[in-house]
Amino acid sequence: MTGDHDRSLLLVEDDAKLAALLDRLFTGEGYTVDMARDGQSGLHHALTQRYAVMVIDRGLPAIEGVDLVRRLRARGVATPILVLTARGTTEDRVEGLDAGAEDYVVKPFEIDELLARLRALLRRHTDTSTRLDLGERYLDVAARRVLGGTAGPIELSGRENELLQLFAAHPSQVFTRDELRRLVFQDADSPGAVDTYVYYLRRKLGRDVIRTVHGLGYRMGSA
Amino acid sequence: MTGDHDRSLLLVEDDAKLAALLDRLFTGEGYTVDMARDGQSGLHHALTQRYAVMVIDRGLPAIEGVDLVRRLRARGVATPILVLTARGTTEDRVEGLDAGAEDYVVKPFEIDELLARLRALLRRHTDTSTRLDLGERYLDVAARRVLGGTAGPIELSGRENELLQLFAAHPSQVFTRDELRRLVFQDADSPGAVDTYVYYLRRKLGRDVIRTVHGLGYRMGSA
DNA sequence: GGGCGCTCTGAGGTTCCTCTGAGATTCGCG
DNA sequence: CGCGAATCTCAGAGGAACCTCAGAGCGCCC
Repeated sequence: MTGDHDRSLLLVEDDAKLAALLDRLFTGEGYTVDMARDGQSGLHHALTQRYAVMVIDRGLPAIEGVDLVRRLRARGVATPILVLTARGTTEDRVEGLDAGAEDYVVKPFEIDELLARLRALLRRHTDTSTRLDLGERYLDVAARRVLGGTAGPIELSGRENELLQLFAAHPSQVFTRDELRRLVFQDADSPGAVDTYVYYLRRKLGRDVIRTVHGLGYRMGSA
Repeated sequence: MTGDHDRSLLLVEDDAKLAALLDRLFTGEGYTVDMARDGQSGLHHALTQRYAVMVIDRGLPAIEGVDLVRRLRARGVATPILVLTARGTTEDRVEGLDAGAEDYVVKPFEIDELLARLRALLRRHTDTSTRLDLGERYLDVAARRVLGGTAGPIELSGRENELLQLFAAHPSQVFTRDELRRLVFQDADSPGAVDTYVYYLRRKLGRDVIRTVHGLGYRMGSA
């Protein structure tokens, strides 16, 4: 049972030597380290465990690092992410940050700087879990269903799950349709889909799960 | 009349040429830029205005950049800060981040990267940086609602939100109907709209939120 | 191959917001 | 007190934004 600690850290790194070095380094700083050797495995860990912070290498087999970041953000995972990259060109940096990474460090890096950046990331972050609060009920992200109310469990489809996850992870934030389309619906032009899925969620969970902010977008019903 | 915008930015930079360049750059990206030429002035701006983000140079007269960051954090200013530094050594970077800066960029920097880092900073902080004081309660501008009183949250429409935002950002100022019409209502000739929306706000928030200054206009209820 | 569930489209009905305008009320001043 | 001007109150028109839902397209599993 790892990954539910205040200083839990997910390291996604394919290079065995570097992975071992970083593991020792982070452990020595008091982090509880989980390790994944490729993007697929990293994705699985990140979606099923709770971490305080993630450190992800750009050059990964299976799923590329930046792509992994993008996928995690699309599923509402708000955990701060630091990307390790060998490439130091500006386009690479821009791409990583715009994908949703909080920070990046160029290899070869200095140990002190890496640790300082980790501290900076951790200093201001609230974590997410696989169970997200919905007020009366909660969303079990991994099982894709809503539990805990007076009625029985409510099964969600993949899209419904992703959308609700995003809202539940940021309860006070208003999302525009554009943002939701980018984050949840990969297809850039699916104008009505957002509305439809809000409708689906409301039909299943009650009209108040998601509130409309007229002219702006939607936000979570509770809080 | 600056500093109350969603994309308002405070730039603290002593080098005149660099300051002018950055000003143009940020303005071109849609930021509303306030400028300060030294740390003392920067501190004053940062404490009296509200900004979405601050960009601070390390090498400043009067108060050094990192010191400025530390002082702001000590006073509870949570605005995200990006530090520009000529020194690229690890110790410098560590010091800046540990002082409470969210990020730093080493000069000479690439424009695209600087802008990408700004976007990344703003994205992270959009959910906490938009609150205006109303006395007992406060206005969450982004979510368009009033929170914090004894009663539950009060939802506002777009116009109501803009109008109240203007008043709350300038609590002691008296606005004429003409000014309000120009600032809040696009249509140049909508004479009664101002009165109507003042009425709406009063109905939702109590008669005292906005005071009438007979023959002149309106001003905020508190202070 | 056929059935089933999921995703997204598009059209029609509904709600909400904005602003107008007219009557009621209050204010300032002689 | 009395009068004109300023302000308040509120019903409602018009239009934009939104909701609802049937159904087509797609992929998956048996």
